[in-house]
Amino acid sequence: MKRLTLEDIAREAGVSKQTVSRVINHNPDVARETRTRVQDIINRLGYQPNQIARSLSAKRTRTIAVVISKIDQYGPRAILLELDQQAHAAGYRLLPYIIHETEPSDLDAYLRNLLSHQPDGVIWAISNIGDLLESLSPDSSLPIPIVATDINVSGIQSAVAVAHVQASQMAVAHLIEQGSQHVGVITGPPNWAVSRLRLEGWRQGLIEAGLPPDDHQIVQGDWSAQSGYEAMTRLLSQYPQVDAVFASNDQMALGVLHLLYERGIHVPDAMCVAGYDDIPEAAYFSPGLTTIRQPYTDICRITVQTLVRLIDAHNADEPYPPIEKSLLYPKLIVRGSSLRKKAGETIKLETA
Amino acid sequence: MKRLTLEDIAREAGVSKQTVSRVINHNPDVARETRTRVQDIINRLGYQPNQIARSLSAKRTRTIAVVISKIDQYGPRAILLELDQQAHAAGYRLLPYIIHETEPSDLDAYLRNLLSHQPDGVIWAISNIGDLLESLSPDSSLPIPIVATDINVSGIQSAVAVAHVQASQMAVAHLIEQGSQHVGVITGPPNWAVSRLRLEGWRQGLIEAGLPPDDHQIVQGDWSAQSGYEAMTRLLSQYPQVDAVFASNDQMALGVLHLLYERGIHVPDAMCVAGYDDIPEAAYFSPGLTTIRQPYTDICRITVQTLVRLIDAHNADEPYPPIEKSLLYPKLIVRGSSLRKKAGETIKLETA
DNA sequence: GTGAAAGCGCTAACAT
DNA sequence: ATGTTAGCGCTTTCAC
Repeated sequence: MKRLTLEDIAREAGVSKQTVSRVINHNPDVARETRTRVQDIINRLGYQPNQIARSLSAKRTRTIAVVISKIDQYGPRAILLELDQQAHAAGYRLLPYIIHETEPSDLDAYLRNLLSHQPDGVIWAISNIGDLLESLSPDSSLPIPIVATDINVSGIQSAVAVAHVQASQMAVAHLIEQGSQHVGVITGPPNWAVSRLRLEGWRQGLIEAGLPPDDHQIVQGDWSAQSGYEAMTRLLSQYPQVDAVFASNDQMALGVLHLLYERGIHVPDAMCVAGYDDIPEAAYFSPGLTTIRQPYTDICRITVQTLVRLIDAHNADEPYPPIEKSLLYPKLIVRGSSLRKKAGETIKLETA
Repeated sequence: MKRLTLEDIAREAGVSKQTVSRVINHNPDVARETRTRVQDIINRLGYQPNQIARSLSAKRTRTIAVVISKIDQYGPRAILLELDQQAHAAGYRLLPYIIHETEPSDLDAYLRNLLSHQPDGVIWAISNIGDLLESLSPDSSLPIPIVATDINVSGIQSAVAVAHVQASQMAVAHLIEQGSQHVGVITGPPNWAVSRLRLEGWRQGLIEAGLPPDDHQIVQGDWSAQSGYEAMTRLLSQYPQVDAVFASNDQMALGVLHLLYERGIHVPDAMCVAGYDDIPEAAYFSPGLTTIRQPYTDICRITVQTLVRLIDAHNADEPYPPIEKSLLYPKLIVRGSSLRKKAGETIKLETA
């Protein structure tokens, strides 16, 4: 089965390739009658233009490359899905560059490889190898526009900022408001920017409540449920007074809940637990998990819109328009894992 | 910043474009001395050949299109990740076609669009719209090789088959062996092939044990934890004797656990629960979830290898080699949700 | 071993 | 409104 080309359609319709090309690209300079005749033939034969040839000739691929970490984490996965939908809506395809290992050994070569597929723009949706970006020589700046999702990466602009610090602070304030006095925290790996921000939110939450934070209240995980389980084990031994935990994502919170279940420590009476992300399963943990819901749809919509605007400017040889940064606020979702029974004699420090 | 081309390198090296092309493609017909000189220049300037131009000229893109459902389900996501790694290892890029809605309205147009990007092959990794494939007129068969992952889709060959029926049967047998007499099942949507297979496994498991299955023991979910919660609610009312549940995936099992937690029905004493998939979180449910682990790595490795072999044959204008089908066995992972403390004395009939 | 010419399937710039 | 002429950057004959 030979593939159809522009020429086949042109021959069949008795016009030149150029006219067919105009029909395909909705160029107005085609007679009404010619257009319908050509279009009919295209439909009848099921012709689809070769995108590779089209890209080479037009010098644009209608493709957006996305650099993202493994999608087994909820955050990256939600972002990839949303970006895919938003990009489609804007007429672009996504070209995912999934980073499987922690870091590519040679980021510069990695980016050159990415560019060799001629994407029209790049979305930087990975936060744990941001520092590496500085290894890019400043003069080798990309020949195409690039934006980051919600992450501050040196040298890459971002159209949105998520108030991670405030959101985490809000969660911690809630734990304290429910009567907790000794709030521990389980962080993600420190090379992820979001880890550092959520930790900072915890710190500020404590300070705000007049409870000085201390290092022995902090344990580190790697985002997985298992690491949450192990981290909680460590926390219980190094900080026995702990009566509430803020886990930096929901998976780790799940590991925490499991350990408490095993040890027979009641949640929330003996221990309040909060997570971060509001994965779809969080409502069905036992008990349901108090957590922070992120505005992924907004993040991705704004990011794609911004990038598309930059691409348009790039194609029109205009200077890039300034990027205005939207500040987005996550939402605290309160569920059973932190709601102490009102009837109980639990201590309340303050009320919001 | 202008992009480098073959010509730039050729000029710099004082050779013709073809020689540079030969160096890039590791063509042996280049003098040792010339090769190193050219290669040095390429490295120094950081030249990467334009993949679009290369694809157009060579008539191959080293790209594999993957048709897959939304990756918010664990199965599709695990498959996408594995395929990505395996494809990379084989020197191919993945071009994911994520189906966001349930079904594309016009599958034929969808496939033509996919083909217009000139992938060298297609992996059909979606099982819920398989029936639609039959709408393809038989003569419009694809001009490139296609294989399915583990799903039997009419018209598409698959290199692996997973023993879903036996695995489900094994899980049910285990529940019965733990003292359950009234095993309910929560199925996925019936348009997914795996739903039907797992249901069949449940049926055979009961028959095998001399327990005739009946329709009122069956409730349907949509893979989500919420649907598992709701399905379990229905199951408890329509089949009050139920003392064990086989959920067709782990998320739904989580919903089940949550409902039982709310109602104070003890797991596993009053109710055994088993899931399917062994998502990384399953071990950290409370209690840990008994489930079926699928051999995703093997599935994807074999699938990619098979497709690459077909692509090679296609490029060499040889007939496709016959596909030998591997049968893979999932593994039963037993955890707390089904392990009754003592066999015998505790067989509670109902609590709700 | 190397180079010149042709062409992949399309779009862009200039015809008419 | 339509056709003609050049490429896009590369690989592929086929010379030498």
